[in-house]
Amino acid sequence: MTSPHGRSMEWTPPLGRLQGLADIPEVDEQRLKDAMRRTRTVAARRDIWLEGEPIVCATMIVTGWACRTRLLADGRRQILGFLLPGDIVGMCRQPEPVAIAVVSAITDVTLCDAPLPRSASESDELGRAYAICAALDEAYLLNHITRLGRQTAYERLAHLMLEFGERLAGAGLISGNRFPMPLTQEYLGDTLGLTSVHINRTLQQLRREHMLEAANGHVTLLEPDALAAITDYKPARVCRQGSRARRDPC
Amino acid sequence: MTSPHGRSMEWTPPLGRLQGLADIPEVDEQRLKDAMRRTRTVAARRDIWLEGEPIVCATMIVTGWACRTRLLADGRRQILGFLLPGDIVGMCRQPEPVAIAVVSAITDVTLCDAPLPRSASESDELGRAYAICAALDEAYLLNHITRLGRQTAYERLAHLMLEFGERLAGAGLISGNRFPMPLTQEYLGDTLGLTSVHINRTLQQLRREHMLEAANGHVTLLEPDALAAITDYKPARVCRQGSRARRDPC
DNA sequence: CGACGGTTTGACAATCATCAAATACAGTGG
DNA sequence: CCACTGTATTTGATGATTGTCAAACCGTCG
Repeated sequence: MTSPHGRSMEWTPPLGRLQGLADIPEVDEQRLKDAMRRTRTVAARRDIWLEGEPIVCATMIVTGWACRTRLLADGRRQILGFLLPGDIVGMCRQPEPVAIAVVSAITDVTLCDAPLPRSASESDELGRAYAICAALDEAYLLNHITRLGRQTAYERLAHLMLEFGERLAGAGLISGNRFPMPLTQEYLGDTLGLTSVHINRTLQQLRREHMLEAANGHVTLLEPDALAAITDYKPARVCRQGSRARRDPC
Repeated sequence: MTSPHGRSMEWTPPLGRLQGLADIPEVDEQRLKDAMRRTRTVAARRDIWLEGEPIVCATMIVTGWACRTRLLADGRRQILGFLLPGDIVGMCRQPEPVAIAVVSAITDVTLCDAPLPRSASESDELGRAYAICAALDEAYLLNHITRLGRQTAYERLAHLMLEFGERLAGAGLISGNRFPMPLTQEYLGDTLGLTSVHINRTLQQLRREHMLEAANGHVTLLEPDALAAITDYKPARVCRQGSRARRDPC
């Protein structure tokens, strides 16, 4: 299994993702690998953090999908964002931080502590990678707001699929426009502010128009360019220098 | 004009806000005041930053209201969040950051450079205040997502007004549940994913039910507790210790 | 085989959008 | 001081998108 990232014999999505964001030196790469050796597991549909719970350590998703959620008093649920392999939650700088939303596992998830950057110095590439992660997180929140506020059901769904494609590409988890997407239609509804029934009908439309295939927890984007044009999708850019050097992980 | 914050003879909303978040020492207070002496002004409806523009320096809102926006290709607009006095934009840690959304002035706005925290050390209270700002920013984004995804027009509007109340209270800009809110119904629509016509009708309902008054760029919350119950509003908490020591700025 | 979670389908209802016009309001210039 | 202009708010009539409810279908697992 040769990897496009060289150097590392044991390549993993989280590592690949962070290496795509910054030029992680050998030392930090080793620390990341060490951290990923001490993982913990959370079963699908279990909570990882509760709202208001003190955050003890920034955590990295190693495998699986998780999400941040809010639950209204009457049971309505809103998914605020997704956490995919290589994503980091709870990287806070304020004292005694608490979780501002529930974090829960969608699939079985393995987690590890995110190693602290060694210094706050300019040359700390791991710190840079974390900073870029944080900026991308924010960009995806803004994407989400735009979808919910100003797009139709059809646009929302297509836009979200493009975002998944982009993010999973960063972790090397996509091949030939096909990627895993282990969400039920209910999850998609709670993400996009729609009912699962309407998600179903909208998905059918996308399939009918040969824009994508979606089945068995996987999505294939058949017409990514057309979808991007329709939904006004733009890849996230948070740095001057393209931010993610690596673009084609194929 | 006696201030609840003591010490400072020349009290201003941004200063008051940051002092409410952390225990800013004399030195940093002076640096903030110095920075606020070198302000620049942006006229209402003018852009402050364009999307993709390099960010040269973190910026603090001194007076006026601004917002972050996204514009879709066909002219649909989504307001992503608001920037009120004491808020900070562009506090990025990644190298060569670029703006990920347009920032534009709603009213005339005065801005200043946000002084850099003196060190990354633990005891840097200004850095702490910035960190809490950042965490609150994120919390407000999550609020926004929940409104857009899972609340009715009525709930969205009421929830947003409660959030404005909370945020302006932090800057000491509210008295007796009345605060400035210089948004046209079109702005509110573009914020809440609704048309200005529907905003109008929803506002009328809130007035009819004596929940709030809204006119002349000001809002009065008549039944804040009832509104909070209806909309499931919870004040933002990002730290263990209540985060904002100061609660009643009256 | 039956139970279960997820998907699909249909009929109907509600929220919110669209379009168009009237009214109110503030600022400007005569 | 008062028309005049432009922007913002308000109102009405109609329609589209999406929600609700209920049932059928489908695959998987014990």
